[in-house]
Amino acid sequence: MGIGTVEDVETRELRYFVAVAEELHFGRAAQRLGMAQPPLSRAIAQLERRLGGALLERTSRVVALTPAGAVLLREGRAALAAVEAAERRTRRAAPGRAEVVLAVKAGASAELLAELLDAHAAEPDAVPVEVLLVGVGEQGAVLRDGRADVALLHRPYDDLTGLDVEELGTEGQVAVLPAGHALAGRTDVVLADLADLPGLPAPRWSGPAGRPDGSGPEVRDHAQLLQLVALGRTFAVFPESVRSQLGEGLTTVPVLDAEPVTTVVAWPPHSRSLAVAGLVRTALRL
Amino acid sequence: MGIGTVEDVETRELRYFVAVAEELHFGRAAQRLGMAQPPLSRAIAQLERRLGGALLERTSRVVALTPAGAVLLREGRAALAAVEAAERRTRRAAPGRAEVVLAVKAGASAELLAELLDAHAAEPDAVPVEVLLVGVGEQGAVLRDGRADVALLHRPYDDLTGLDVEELGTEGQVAVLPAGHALAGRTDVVLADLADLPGLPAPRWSGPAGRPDGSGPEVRDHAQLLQLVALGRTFAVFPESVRSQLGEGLTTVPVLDAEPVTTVVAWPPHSRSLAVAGLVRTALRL
DNA sequence: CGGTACCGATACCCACAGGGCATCGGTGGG
DNA sequence: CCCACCGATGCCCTGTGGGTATCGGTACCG
Repeated sequence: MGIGTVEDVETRELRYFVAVAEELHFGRAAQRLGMAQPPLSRAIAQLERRLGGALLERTSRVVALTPAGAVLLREGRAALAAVEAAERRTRRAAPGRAEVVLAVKAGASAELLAELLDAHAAEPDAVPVEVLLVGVGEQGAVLRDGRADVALLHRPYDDLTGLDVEELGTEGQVAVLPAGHALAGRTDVVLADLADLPGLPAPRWSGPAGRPDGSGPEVRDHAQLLQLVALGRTFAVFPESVRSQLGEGLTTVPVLDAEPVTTVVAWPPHSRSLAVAGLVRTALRL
Repeated sequence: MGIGTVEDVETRELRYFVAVAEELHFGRAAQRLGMAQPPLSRAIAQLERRLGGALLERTSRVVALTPAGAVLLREGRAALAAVEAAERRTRRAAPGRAEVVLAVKAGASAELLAELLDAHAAEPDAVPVEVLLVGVGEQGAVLRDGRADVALLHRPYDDLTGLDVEELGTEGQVAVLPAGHALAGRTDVVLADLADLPGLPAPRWSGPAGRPDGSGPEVRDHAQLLQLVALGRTFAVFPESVRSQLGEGLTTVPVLDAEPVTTVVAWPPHSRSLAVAGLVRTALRL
């Protein structure tokens, strides 16, 4: 607005800075960026002039972030993510592609998901919905980086920061066990009963951390986990609704002291498109 | 990642596109951007090639957004805001400047604010906090564009989309009236009593809309509004805690059917700096 | 129905910003 | 003390972003 708007920060400069700030080494950063080191040094220097302060402390032996640099690393990453999300969402808006991508943890909320898709398809203004199955913990990422528009996720397990959310329902949790297991006959258990079961180690979630990790086999999503339970290699603690999708050979036992799980529908704060709003409204009516 | 990463979108291109999409006119957009029309046309064409689809429908008489263009307008604005926020926050991180800026509606939550600042100053790791007084409805904007790091705001009045939030407390609302007013002696009132009071029109909030607008004098913030009430020009409906900051000549009467107001502390989702976290923690202990 | 005013696209040209290569200067380790 | 490492500097070049002139299509008006 007006004369003298010094000149704005370009995403290229942000990418350069983030690379250097992550590597803390101009040479390696330049290599990662596919360019030579001198222009990178100059670009950073120019960015520092433009922002009116040092971002990096260089002794010719070591590179470190200044406080301002630490701020720009955090904020710059977020800004770059926003730009990339904009790009992806625009690409996805090409004619002929599904208007809405719904991200769901593979193997979770199967019943709810089916209901939701049916209800949505029955709507008069129904737009095609693409379902994207992701691993546990990737939900937020996929939503934030523009690969999906809406997601079903679960409190308190999934990270909801920066997302807009509506609650769909809360349920208790049950242990999923091989039918023949010693605990399978119990009317209920507590978490302590499940810790260190002989021959039945807790599963370990791959991908971004966040939930308590066991020592057993590594799994990416609920579908994999259920399969491993059926094979007698581990157990699982899932929301009650998992019962509807269990085959032969698996039993469930209520876990009295497990936190209740709330299923929520979430979307990135700007993506208030009509299509997303419609899907959310449908979900809330279930 | 790897070879063939076609080339990324620059913020300059986003600014160009947003200008054209808002003006729906290449000439005016170019003028607004301080450049000539031809390079602008080319830049948009290049952006369309890069994103693999038309963003604008041009007949030589009228320019309109395609669906993809509408998406990019929404998402691009958000991305640009993120970049500008990154820039502002980095500038603010220069040594010697306050580490945390707390945005508060002028005239609101005075007591809570004082308590919070006192409590925070008493902390061992206390960093200087700058208080930014803003008009009603500007809270979110100020947080999102990087001028502030934390804000006190009020549900359900303020828009919390895209912000991370912790609740601080809920209170009922009272009507603030000139002491001599007819209703001032009542033990309680309902909202209907306040509608269309002879000679006492409801105030009108300037700035971004959102709350019910009256026909009376226009005000920017709570402080202005209280002043006008004292002058007998309007009335106000405020959270109970306003009582502590009323001078002579003003009375309060509980409003039975007014929605309770929840005061929350909010911050942008990435700005998880230690300083912000500390302030939030202090607020939660009050 | 022809003229004209308007608007985005095209053609052409220039300047400079961004990138490469060679080298310097400071610093810590052997 | 020398060498290896690393970021900064100097210098050159190319690509692209921007400017001016003009085209081509369309709607409006006399």
